[in-house]
Amino acid sequence: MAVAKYTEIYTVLRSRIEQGQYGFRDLLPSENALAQEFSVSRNTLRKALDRLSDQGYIQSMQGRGIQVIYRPYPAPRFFLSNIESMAEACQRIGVSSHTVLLSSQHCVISESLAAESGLPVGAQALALVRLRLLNDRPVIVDRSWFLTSVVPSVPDEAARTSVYEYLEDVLGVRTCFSTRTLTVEEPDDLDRQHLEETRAVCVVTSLGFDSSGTPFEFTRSHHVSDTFGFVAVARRSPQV
Amino acid sequence: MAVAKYTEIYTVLRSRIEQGQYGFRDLLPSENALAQEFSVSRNTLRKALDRLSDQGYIQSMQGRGIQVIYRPYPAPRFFLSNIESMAEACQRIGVSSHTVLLSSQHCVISESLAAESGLPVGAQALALVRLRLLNDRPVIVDRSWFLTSVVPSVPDEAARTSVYEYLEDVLGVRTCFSTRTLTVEEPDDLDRQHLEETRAVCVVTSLGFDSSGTPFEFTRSHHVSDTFGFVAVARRSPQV
DNA sequence: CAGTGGTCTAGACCACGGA
DNA sequence: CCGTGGTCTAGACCACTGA
Repeated sequence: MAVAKYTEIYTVLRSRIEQGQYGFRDLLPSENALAQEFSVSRNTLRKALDRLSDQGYIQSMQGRGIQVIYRPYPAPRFFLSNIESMAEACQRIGVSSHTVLLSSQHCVISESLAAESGLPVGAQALALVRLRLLNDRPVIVDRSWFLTSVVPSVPDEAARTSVYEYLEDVLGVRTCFSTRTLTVEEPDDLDRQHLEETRAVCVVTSLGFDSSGTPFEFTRSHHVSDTFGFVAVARRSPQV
Repeated sequence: MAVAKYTEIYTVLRSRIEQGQYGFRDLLPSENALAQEFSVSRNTLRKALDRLSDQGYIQSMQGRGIQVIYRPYPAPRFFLSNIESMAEACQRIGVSSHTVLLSSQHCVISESLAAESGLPVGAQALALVRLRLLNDRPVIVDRSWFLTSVVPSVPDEAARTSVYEYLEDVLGVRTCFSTRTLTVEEPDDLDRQHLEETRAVCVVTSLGFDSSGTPFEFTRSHHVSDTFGFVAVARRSPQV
């Protein structure tokens, strides 16, 4: 199976919602009707709905139906619960992006970095520091560490364009899971130097796992605080 | 069915992980083994695993097994993708909490608030402003709006203890879904007055839907930037 | 090759909502 | 009451991993 049926259905329904065919607070057709439309079992259809619900597009209500709760976001937003490269995010948001490679060097994971990141202490790693310009304005400083056991090296050229593409297309490595934290911190020297930001930076950390479950990549992104935001969806867990 | 089987299983497995019975990077028993242990079908067992995966506890790897990726968080963390009351969060994190009711008044949803929140313009609402003290330190200013059509009023006493409890236990209303955004902003007058914070505040907005799908509650929480953080989990979406 | 997780089906029963 | 979504089963086939 090239693409799972439920992924296909998810994509179709999502675009219907984003394009307003099903508007905010409308009810979707019933599960049975949709299952029939897409010629799948209800279980499979429900899997597509689960994903839409996860991402904040719909809310289902027992006995009543499934409601669209998606509203277009007014400002540029990064998704906290989606893994996408900077290039992908910028394309989605509709801004231009440019990357400056500030440094690239081999190092060893220190005890404190290991504690913060979850990468194994003492492991060989490649440390990249990059400055991101969105719409020609410097807004993000990224510090990344890649285990050399998984990522032996990253050519400077790739670091400037898209490390992501290099990992996926050349090395065949893909971050398919990551745990993230978000805090607000005082800018450090590097931030002050490059971001023209003196008040506070928004710090997103991300520990990335590859498909074999190895935590191989840790990134600390320092965002200027005024331009971008993040979105997430929350659900009340069933009683536990 | 009082509690769904998969919820039960989720709870058991989660506590095993949190208590280290299955440690970071360990593999869980296979799905078949777990399904047998809990005497459920593999589908049901997988539903429990889905939830664990959603919340960043495990990562499953085709052909290999299911790996634990949970690490205890060093600092207090709010979950961005879980709905919990301040009281619940503080209990989980292990800090004391106290609420000061700064104001409580009826109002009408303005055009700008409607645009920001998603609540209907012109609707009658109750506006609460509360200051949260965690461990006796003022760290959060909450501005909340509740549609009076759903929440006619909130006694001051309930606003000081737990609006959440009042909504659920007295009115039978429950926020079961919310869409959230997170930004960093300059503190406003109220923040400066109560938070002793001059640099930046972390702003979390939340539009809450009740079980009938009505967006009935909007909250803007201004957090001081140095004490708390947020966690989320991300997965690479299947190709779409 | 055997065992793992990933997908999918057809059908069942339940709880809830609204007419 | 009927139609809705929520849960659950038993079984099937596939793709992938590692020995």
